[in-house]
Amino acid sequence: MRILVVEDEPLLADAVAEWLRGESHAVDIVFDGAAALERFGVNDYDVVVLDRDLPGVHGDQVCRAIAAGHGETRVLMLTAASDIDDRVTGLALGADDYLPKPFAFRELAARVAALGRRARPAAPPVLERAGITLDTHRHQVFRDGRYVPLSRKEFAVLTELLRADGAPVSAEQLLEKAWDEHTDPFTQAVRMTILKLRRKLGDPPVVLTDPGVGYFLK
Amino acid sequence: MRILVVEDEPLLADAVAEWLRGESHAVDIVFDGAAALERFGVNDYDVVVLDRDLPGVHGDQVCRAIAAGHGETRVLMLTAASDIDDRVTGLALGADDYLPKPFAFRELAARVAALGRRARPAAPPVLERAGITLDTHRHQVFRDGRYVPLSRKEFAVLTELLRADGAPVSAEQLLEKAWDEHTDPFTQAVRMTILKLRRKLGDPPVVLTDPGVGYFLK
DNA sequence: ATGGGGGCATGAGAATCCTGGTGGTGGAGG
DNA sequence: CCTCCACCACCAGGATTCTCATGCCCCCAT
Repeated sequence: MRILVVEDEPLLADAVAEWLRGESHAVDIVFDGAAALERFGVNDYDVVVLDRDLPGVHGDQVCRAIAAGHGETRVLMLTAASDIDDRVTGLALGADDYLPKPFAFRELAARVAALGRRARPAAPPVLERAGITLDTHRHQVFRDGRYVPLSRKEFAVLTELLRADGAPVSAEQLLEKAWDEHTDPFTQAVRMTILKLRRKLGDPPVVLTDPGVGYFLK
Repeated sequence: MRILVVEDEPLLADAVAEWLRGESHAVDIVFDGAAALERFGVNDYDVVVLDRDLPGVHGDQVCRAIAAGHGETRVLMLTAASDIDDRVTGLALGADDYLPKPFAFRELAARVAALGRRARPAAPPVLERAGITLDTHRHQVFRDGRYVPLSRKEFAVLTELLRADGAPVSAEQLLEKAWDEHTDPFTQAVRMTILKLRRKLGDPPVVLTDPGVGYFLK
């Protein structure tokens, strides 16, 4: 899941991002509202963790902008404990949830996960194509009935390819889905992962290359 | 199983929580309705033990909120004996069970267990998989017919693994279900408990790990 | 046909992450 | 006082992930 953290306190922002990454989400950080708005022109986020008290553009404004322009994106608003009665205000602005500081990271992660579930309701648990069966629930992959052990990234990439349903997926898209923004755009990580996937999935090849475009299945 | 106790009398709340912890449940306590409502944004509880007579937000309101927003969560309502005719009212509000004070802790525990089973449809009182037999009633575990004494946490973790039915369960998920909210998110408690479980359950290993994903059975 | 050049595959490490395990501490309870 | 449980600090081995370097293949302009 792709998440944007908007928080002006760098230490807190980092801690939150780290925790969410531990939940295998792709997390970007910005430190003020203007930068946040800029991000929305660039990327699609599933969830935004938004500090209400931001320098410059206020969190409320950011929230309104998201609610207006990005129907898919869910907002979790963070606020100082003193604002606790602003709960109604926050929700009225279009926030989907509201979390008073101080909070436990576990709480935050749990709420983010809940929002993500809301944003993306019905993803089929079992994907299938070209002799590949992928069970998202059990984290298992079979090739022609034979179990194929995959690492985390391999699994994530294969899932994206399956979701694309045969359409080519560019390395950039894969980077966006399964890695976070801080990864070097010229990284070879995708290639490596594809390579290993091909090896593990065996013959005949199912992961094909559309040169200059991307990777696709069967 | 994760349980929230909502009870304004601290001594009673503590006693109930302790009793339930003895049954290997993870228990959080709050003393009023507002705090209870806040908790629901944070964790999903399997069961809520809810005093009807609360200061501030009344137990009925809490109950209604739970029924509206948390379909998975079951409510056991506690009430003064004089209210005994309110049984119908209570159930109409969305409570799943109703227990008049004073009550025996054993009875409360039994009803909570029953509700927990109901929350998981088709979860029988005896779970079984890969040579492991776990009796949720008697708190007993057998490996290939041989009795295995487990501590509370070990029992709780094994129960969650069995309920996952072979799907991997992450350490974070286990923390959510088997530990209460005062737990350090970076704790190694889960790993340690898994380690001990494996030792006690003996060979061949049944608790396996899916690296980077979680633990699973068989 | 031929000599680049871009895009891609591949191999060999290096850095990092994950995990199982040891030893030890503190607290609850007998 | 002793035992058991829950937990933390820490370590080492192994897997994973990623970079660097190299080589292949196809296309195309010469």
